[in-house]
Amino acid sequence: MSLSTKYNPNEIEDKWYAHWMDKGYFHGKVNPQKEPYSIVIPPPNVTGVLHMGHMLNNTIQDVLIRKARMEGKEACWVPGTDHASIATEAKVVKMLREKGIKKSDLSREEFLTHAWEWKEKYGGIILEQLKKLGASCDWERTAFTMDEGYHKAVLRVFVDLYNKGYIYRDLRMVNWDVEAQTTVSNEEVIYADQDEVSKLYKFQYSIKDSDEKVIIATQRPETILGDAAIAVNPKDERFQHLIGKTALVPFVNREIPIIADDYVEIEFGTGCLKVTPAHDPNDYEIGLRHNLEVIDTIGFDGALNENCGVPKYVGMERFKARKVMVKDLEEAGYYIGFEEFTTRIGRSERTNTVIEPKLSLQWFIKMKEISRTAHEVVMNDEVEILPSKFKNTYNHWMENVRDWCISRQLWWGQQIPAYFYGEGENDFVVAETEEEALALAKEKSGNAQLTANDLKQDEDVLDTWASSWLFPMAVFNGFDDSCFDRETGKIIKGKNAELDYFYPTSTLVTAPEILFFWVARMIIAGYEYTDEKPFKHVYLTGIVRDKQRRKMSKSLGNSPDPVDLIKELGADAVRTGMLFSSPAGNDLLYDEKLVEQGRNFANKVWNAFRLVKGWEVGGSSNGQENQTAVRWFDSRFNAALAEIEDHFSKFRISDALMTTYKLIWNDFCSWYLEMIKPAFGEPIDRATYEVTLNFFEKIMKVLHPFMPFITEEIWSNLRERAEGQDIIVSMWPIIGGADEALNKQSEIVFELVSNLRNLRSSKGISPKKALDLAIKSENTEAYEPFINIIKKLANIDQLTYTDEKVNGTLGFVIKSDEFFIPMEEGAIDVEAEKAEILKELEYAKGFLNSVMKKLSNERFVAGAPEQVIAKEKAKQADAEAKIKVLEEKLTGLS
RNA sequence: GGGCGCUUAGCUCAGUUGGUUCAGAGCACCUCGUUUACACCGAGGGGGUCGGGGGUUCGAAUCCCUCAGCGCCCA
Repeated sequence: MSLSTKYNPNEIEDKWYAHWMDKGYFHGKVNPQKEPYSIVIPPPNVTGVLHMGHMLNNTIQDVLIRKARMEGKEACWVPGTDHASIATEAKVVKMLREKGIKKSDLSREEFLTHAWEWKEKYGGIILEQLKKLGASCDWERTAFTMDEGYHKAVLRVFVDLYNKGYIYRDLRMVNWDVEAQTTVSNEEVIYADQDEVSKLYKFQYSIKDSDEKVIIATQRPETILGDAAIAVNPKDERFQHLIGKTALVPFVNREIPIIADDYVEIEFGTGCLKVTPAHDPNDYEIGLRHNLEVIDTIGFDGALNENCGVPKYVGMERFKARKVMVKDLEEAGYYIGFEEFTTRIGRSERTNTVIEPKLSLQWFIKMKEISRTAHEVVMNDEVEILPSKFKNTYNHWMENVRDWCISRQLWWGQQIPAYFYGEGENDFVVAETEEEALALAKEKSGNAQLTANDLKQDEDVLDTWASSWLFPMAVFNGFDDSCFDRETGKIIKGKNAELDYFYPTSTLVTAPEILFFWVARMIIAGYEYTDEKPFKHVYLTGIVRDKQRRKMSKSLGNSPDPVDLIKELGADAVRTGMLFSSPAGNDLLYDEKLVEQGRNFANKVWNAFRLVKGWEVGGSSNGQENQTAVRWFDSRFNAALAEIEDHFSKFRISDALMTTYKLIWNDFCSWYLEMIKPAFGEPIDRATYEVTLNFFEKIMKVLHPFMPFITEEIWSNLRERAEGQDIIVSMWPIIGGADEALNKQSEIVFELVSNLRNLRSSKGISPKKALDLAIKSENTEAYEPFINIIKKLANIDQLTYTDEKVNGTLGFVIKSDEFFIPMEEGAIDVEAEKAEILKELEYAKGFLNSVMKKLSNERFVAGAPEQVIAKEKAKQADAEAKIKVLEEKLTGLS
């Protein structure tokens, strides 16, 4: 077999992915013989394409799921997408516009037809991309939050929560996106990274029955006509005398009270705040406290309406109105001036339009009571958030949880199942189907003559998160008639085998930015419907940033295309590259170097494979050297595996990878293979060869979750494999014993070899020139098993033991053993040697000194634990022995 | 403004309950090397008074206080 010196991932990745799919390895089935291990994917936005954050996130999930599969668990990773109301609708609207079609010209049904077409065409891209990454998702279970069953589940939950009294409809100050014509949640309002500079205008209002004026400051002059009061701080002595008086709104001369409220900051602006309850959340609160009139002067289109009372401004867009009104106010003598100040202006995440706070009738979920359990279980680690620092954040959010506005003024999504049968605000019923709604409506209205035509369904759809919060249950059909009890509003155990088996899921891997959007709400829903957590662990990854710590984003253009990267360097390289530097919860500073490191690693593994496969097998055992090597690596492997398991148990995925990386590169390739490598043209003995294949299999297994493709390829070539004997379904290695004595001695041997190499390097002796070595040790038998290894790795010709100092040699000391390397006459620079020994001696004495200082300190001896003292005494003995050897050496030189 | 967190080698980060010369890893860097697995490589090497200051302790990167810088969440 002739193998390329360079590993070429492109040739094999697609082949193996197809093979795994073909074999159905990714599909999880209910299997009582096995422990289940399930993960639900954080469903990417259906409009999305793969970005670096997905790569990191999904690589971690795949690592966990592949390891679980190898551990003999029934692994099931459910993929899917969410319908992303606003984002998708925006895309579809844009697409239609490009075709010359306006959304307003379409009926709801027509629009949805276009939207579904769009979804079918583009909606699956991201999932296809995940396959390139090697994600071993159970594609048979691919879910979409608007699938028929899922859709029903969402409506069912709405009805259920309504019936339980958690859902209500109310007038609330919402974030209105003027362009998208919809409400957006607080989380979807974004603020510029740096505060923006804006103008704070000052205007004087007249006071009724007085010549005095009151000067207010505002950044939104266009809302003046909706003013309902002027507020001052009750402690502000400047304005005490004004409280209770009446001011007049410019232009319209409407009378408004001057009130006292703590909210007003004395220092800010002029100390007088105009209160516009209809257009500012804080003003709205003040309005509630003081029973103020709500005058809504800006419409849903963002233009002033007739409520403003000045015909000139009606229909004028808000920012234009601002300019015009400032000018008019100036001309009318109200204007005092302006100052610049920094502020934060909220914009819609989707359309970048400045958010208009607006009072509107919306649907809400009451959060306080329904979230109580979800709050507790995170606090007591029933659901464990990693890293734990996010517990604080979670706690803070839960303690101050606000009711969740779940309605969106869109068409794409689950239309709210509320049916109006009359004109009154409360003339509606909530039901899963129109038939049920009709029956309820007849009952509630007392009008038996109602027909389906009399019912008008609410126009709005539900927030996407109001569907994705059901994900862990809905993907296993938890809300089907067969297992959902509409009476109690609970999912009944024992009626849905898949849900019973795979739920609660094991681990959720996601980004901290959706801790509240999604994670908290899933926990809430989980307890509401199953009285169970939806997952045991929440692993929060960092955010992928560029080297300048900027978040990677399309708009900045600072993100590589992951698919190109995979093509260029291989999926295994990309996976490991993402993991090399991503401790849990820490942001990952992406650097292509990391992916190159992954590629180099794959290449290293590939070449180790080439080496081993290239060996001719035969001949008899060469005795001790290979046996020692085998014993050593076996022991080393077990120690590393224990460490890897420990890292995994703590979700320290990147540490687990690093341990694996070092085990393979340093221990296996640099030490083990070099130890057993036969001389050129020589065969390797059968026994060693077989054991080496076993080792190779083991390290490939441990590496498989990180680098699935190359490991499967090598695995398939290491030995003849029967059908179905693939590494992906092989058994994860079990930790064996470690040979402590051998490990200890091997450390000394490795140090010896390093010292010998160092000696060559510093003395300019070629590695090709064989040297002799004499060892002076009390304990020579410990070196016996390593004799040939030392000779091989350090190119030693004659290796002997000695009881005496050997003159005319270079040398060094390890612990209390001394090593001599004979040199040709004149090759040794005696003075330089002396200097070096003196330096070492000085260091050793300093060390001894610090140890003695501790040991002679009575309070240390009295206070420190026995172990620590014993260790210090051992250090003392070692140091004293070393000093003795060095001193003897020094006298030998002179 | 309120809350949380961070600061260790050029970079990214480990460092568990204070206790080995505990100051570590990977990458980067420097020197040497084209020896038939691999230059996507090998061998060797340099590099940090653990942000500053103070305190507790026999002993502090680790605990406390304080100052400085940075980040995140909420208002």
